[in-house]
Amino acid sequence: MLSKWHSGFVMATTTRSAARLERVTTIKAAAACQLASRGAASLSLREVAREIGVASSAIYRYFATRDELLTALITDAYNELGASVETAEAVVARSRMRERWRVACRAVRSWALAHPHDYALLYGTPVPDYRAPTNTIGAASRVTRVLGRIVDDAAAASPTTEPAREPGDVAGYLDVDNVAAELPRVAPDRYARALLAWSSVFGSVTFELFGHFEGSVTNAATYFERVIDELADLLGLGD
Amino acid sequence: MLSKWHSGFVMATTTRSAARLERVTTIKAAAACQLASRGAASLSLREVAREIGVASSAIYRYFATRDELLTALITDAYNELGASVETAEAVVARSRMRERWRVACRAVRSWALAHPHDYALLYGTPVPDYRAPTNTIGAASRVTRVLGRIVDDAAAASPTTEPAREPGDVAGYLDVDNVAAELPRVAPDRYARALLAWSSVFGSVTFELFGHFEGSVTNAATYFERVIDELADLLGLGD
DNA sequence: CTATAACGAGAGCACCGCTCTCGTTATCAG
DNA sequence: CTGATAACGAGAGCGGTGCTCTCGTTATAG
Repeated sequence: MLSKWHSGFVMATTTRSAARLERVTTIKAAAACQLASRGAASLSLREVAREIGVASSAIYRYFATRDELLTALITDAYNELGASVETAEAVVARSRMRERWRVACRAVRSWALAHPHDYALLYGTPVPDYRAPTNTIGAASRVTRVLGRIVDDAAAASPTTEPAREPGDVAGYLDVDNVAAELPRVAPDRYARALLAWSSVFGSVTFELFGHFEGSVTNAATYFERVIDELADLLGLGD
Repeated sequence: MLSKWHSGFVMATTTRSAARLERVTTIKAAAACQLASRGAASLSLREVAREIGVASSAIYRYFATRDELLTALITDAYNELGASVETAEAVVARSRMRERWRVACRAVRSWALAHPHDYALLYGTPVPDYRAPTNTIGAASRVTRVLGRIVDDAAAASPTTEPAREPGDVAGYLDVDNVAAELPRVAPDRYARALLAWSSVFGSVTFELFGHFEGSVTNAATYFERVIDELADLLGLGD
């Protein structure tokens, strides 16, 4: 019985803490099922409780509030998306920058199409007023890190000499330390382009998923290919 | 008393229909106030009724359901945003393409910052599962039309000869008839770029508003200037 | 072995969207 | 002018929600 409640994190040694962990995962699984089928707005603690056969008040032994459960689901979803993008990109030869970019972007879109409600939870309207309690940002940056690595590797492989138009004082509007940590070999005057490409990928996916391409884009998959190639050009990826 | 209930739309001739229109606007005003202050998720019909001093059931004489009220607010918000962008862009000399683009994009961002909950309602997670009942799309396209006009005017002013990279069969993934109606003087192989620029603007605003630039962008206004100039380059606007 | 704390169940509170009934009142046709 | 009709507002009510509190029970730890 080495369960150290006071020091670090919890070890599932005793029967009770083991049961607790199992309960938590059971609750999250039922909640994730509801989330996937009917969206975050209609996720009901009472129905989760009903589904797993406990009183609704019992849920509050594990999640203090509905939003706390939702936050846990958010973290899980970020990790799922991140893992999906990571594994997709990992199989491409490291030197083929444009293909790595394509594959990673496709993985984002594919995951979004496969889990639209989860994607909406991550990149749609924030749940209460504000979230991201430091717990989330680690998981959230996984997919960003993959895209960043590609851009950074590309910069190392073929350093472009001509500066980007109108660089301005990058430190005036970007967190250069933070960005430089992810893109150490990218010239600072290209940071903005990398951020633009990143947000444009998610902007396209969001527009597709939320119906804003209605009446203009008829084949979203092909259009997306066009978009990510355009962005690859902007980023100066090879091929 | 020319009130034609059966033919076209309603004229406020009788005292009753006039009162009805006033009631509708009163309800919408109270609902819009709640929406602006606490967001669409916590808009309550009962509180709207309480606020304007009627029974909650009376609201249902004017809006069959909560989502119907929300849809009305969506349409109003689209029109507000559209009008805001239109008036902002109208004051710029027609020949200054890049400045027109800048001003229009800034108007989008400014409106979003001033009405974050309304913006979230328009470009965040869709309310139920799907909306846009043909009523909305007209209002929604007002801002798109402004941006489209700029791109189209620019294409007419300085027709670029070199084709965009890898145009492919545009008709294979875009509604060319629809897009050509908005961009008649733009070469079809540049449609995708226009769409990309459009969605990137909203992608950037959405990321800023929803907190996804946390840790990378420190001055969103300056960064946005950088983004819209980058997109202006992509679109081949002058200056 | 005993005190403590985690636990589940259940009742309950205040709210929600929405429905239904019922008396009132404006409207319109004859 | 009169009477049928339909819009209207109020109120009660239904089933649902998130969340709180109490109260036995049971596993844990000293």
